[in-house]
Parts: sequence; C-alpha cells; structure tokens
Amino acid sequence: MGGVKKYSRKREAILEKIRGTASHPTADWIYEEVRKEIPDISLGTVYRNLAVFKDEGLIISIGVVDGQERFDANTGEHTHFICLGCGDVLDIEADIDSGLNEKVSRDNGLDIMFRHLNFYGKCKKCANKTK
Amino acid sequence: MGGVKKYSRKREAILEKIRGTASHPTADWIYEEVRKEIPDISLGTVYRNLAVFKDEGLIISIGVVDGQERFDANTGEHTHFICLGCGDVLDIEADIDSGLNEKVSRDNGLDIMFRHLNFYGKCKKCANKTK
DNA sequence: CTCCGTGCAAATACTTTGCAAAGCG
DNA sequence: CGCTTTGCAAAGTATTTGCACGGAG
Repeated sequence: MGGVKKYSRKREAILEKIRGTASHPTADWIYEEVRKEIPDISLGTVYRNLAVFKDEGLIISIGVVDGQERFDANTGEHTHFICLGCGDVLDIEADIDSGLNEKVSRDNGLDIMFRHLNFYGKCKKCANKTK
Repeated sequence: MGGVKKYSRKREAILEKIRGTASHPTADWIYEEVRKEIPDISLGTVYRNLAVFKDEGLIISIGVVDGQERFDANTGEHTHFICLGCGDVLDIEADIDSGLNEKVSRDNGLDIMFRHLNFYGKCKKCANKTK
C-alpha cells in the first residue's frame, strides 16, 4: 500500500498546471489544459494524481463550488472570496489573528489542523451584471 | 416562476427536523428521520424542499463534507469545526471582528454577503482513536 | 377547478475504481 | 523483471428532474 513513487511525465504536467494558475481549478479544467500538451491523458489519471498530491500535501482542496472540487497549490493559510454569480475563486487579504487556530483549539478542546475562511458575494463583474 | 406556497405537512416536517437538531444534517439523514413519522415521503421531496428553504433564507448550506451537503437552520454568522475523522460538524466560539465582512468588502472592492469560517481537525473522540 | 406538492424512476454530474497494458528503475 | 502508473469504460454516489396523480385553496 502506498509504495514508492516513480517519475511520471503526466503527473508532473498535472502539478505544473495547478502551480501555474491562480484560478483554483477543477479536475476537469486541469484535464482539458494538460490535454493540450499530452492528448492521451485521461480524466481518471487527473483524479488519481490529485488524490496523491493532496496526500503528500502538495496541494489543498479549497472545497466544492457549484458541485465541483477546487484545488490550490498555495498550501499556506490564506483567505478566499467565492463569487456566487460566476463561481470564480479569488485570493484576498484579510488580517486575522495569526494565533487564532491555536486559541480556538485551546478554548474548545479540539485538535485543529487548519482553517478555511471564505467570503461569499458578487465579484465586480457580476455585481455590475445584476443592475 | 416560483408561485405562491401552499401548506404541506411534509414541508413542515422537514423544516422541523432541521430546526430540531444540532447535527448539521445531510439530505439523507433528514429523509430517514422524517420517514419515521411520514413513511411515504420521498428523497426527491426532501431535496426539493431544501432548495425552497435555502431560497427563502430559512436554512443555509454550510458546505460539502465527504461528498454530502450539510444544512443548518441557524442562519446567523457563526463558526464551525469539522472533524476530519468522523465528519461531525460542531458549532464553536471564535471571536472574530464583527465588522470583518464590511472591512474586507471595502479593502477588496467586492460585494460580500456572508462568510464561512471553518476549522478542520480531530474531535476529542477521533483524536483518542488515533493513539 | 386550478395550481402547487409529491412519489417514482430515470437522468445528470462528478468522482472512483477494476483490469489489462505500458513505463520506470 | 517487479512494482507503479495509466487508459478505458464501467460503477458508484449524490443530486436533479419529468411526468402523472393527489391535495390545498
């Protein structure tokens, strides 16, 4: 179980696509992008490697938006804005107490490993569309 | 579109089940619970009414945990802990600047409507199991 | 009587998995 | 050569939807 990882051009390509975008992509987006360079890749391979990367801590899942899981190669503690109109995910600044996780762990007697702070609303583009 | 809502015993029962638990239930849990009282309810009806309640603002979705959407009749701004071991969702205390949404809206030029703050880790039960 | 609400089952949408073939070391 | 990785297609899971019938106003 687990076993030693071997090199794979496809695995590399998948990881590089995730690292090379700020779009917090879906499995399908990654598949379509990698396919432009490596036409014989399959969606199953993308899913399998995403699971590997999550396991190794190379990427994180930032949750499910409109039914599809979104991934991020920026694994540090940071904050997201999710547009309810178009589903775009943006990185944003929000200064939160950096010791918050520890404090909440202590106060509630829980073993907290990480947190997600997501703001939801309309991005500029979608806010204008409404009017 | 939409039309005027009529009374329905099943709709009432679904909402009362959600209001009567602190477990942040899934559609399927609600279905099984309501079924104990109203055996001829169908899962489709649960899903349809959940959509109605969300629309009316009577409940919120707190996101997808292990592939299933979780609902909450507590619609106020509050914080959750999600156990990576058993999937339990708990309400917790975490004092965050109450004006944070407005501040982040202003700083980033976004129209923020609400936020989710989720802490992830192991609950007491699951932390012990690991050892 | 007129729509809304519902059961049922089929249809979706995304993700996971079994298997045999291909690739790395 | 032995074990990992992959393509392909089938299976799995959660959710949505079309249709005809039962129920509220």
